[in-house]
Amino acid sequence: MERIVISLRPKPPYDFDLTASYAVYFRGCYGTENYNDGVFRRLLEINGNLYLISVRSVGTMNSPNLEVELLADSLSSNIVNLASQQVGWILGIDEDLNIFYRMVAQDQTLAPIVQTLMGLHVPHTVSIYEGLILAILGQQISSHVARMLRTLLIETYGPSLEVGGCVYRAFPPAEALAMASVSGLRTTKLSNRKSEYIVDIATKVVSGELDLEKLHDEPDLEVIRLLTTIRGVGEWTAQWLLVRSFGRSDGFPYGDLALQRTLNSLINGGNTFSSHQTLEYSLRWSPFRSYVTTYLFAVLRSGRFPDLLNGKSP
DNA sequence: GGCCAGGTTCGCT
DNA sequence: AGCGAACATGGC
Repeated sequence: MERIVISLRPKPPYDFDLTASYAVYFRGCYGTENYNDGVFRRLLEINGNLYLISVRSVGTMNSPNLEVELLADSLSSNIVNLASQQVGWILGIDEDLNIFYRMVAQDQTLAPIVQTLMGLHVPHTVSIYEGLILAILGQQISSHVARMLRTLLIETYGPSLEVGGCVYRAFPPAEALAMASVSGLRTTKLSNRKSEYIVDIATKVVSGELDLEKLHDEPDLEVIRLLTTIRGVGEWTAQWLLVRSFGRSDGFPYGDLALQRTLNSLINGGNTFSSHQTLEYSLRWSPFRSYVTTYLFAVLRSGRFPDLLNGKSP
């Protein structure tokens, strides 16, 4: 095993603990990523080879510095660059929060939230493909069930690497999911429909018919239009990917029930907005609704605002 | 056991 | 356009 340590410098303010916690849903582990004892870990597969990445903070909120350790059978400088670039993307180090903070400083709803969650960056999925599969998997079901399904899928089809007695897994490549077929995915407790969607997408990614990563060059509206032509992808999924996989500033999954609930209890006295009303209300936060989305979900997941939320927080 | 959960598609008006 | 149903699963 070869080992290399490099340093990454996020744009301040950057709260590593908060951002890494958000990336794993404040529960130690999300999909292939985990964050325990101050170390964020992720197994990456690049060109068929596996790389274990461990990240810890050696800086502060206003002078952030991340120590990134790469571990693999062999490490070229190309790979080191690529892997560290991917980790930086996953942990959202290049986002400039200051413009967003300036915009919401006078916003009665968001100002106190932003205050408490200062330095939370929006984490990203390493690829659009990965984000898309995870999003479809998580459609409609509770976050608890989704967590179980993700784990099962990754343990069944994700390549693994054992380091120091621990088994790490990378995300299942499209080849593996295409090969798995609908009947294979059904054994990981996915519904028939979701299995179809996923096999369909994986197959087209493998054949080259669907080039998801190419969509990075398209403007928001075009991304939405193209994504929603994919079977299994509706507006919610497309908006969600704008936030989580494309790193755009203005995605807003207004159809999301949890997002609506959170917003309702914050601004609407617990009354319910329709998804259309939610969308209308959100326009005041354009073009930074990806941040709003992230901060609202952080409110929901972190349990830091029990007094702000009427309902139960999952 | 029934109801619901971080949606989408399909088939109706 | 807009509405209701089916879809499958685990947790309460």
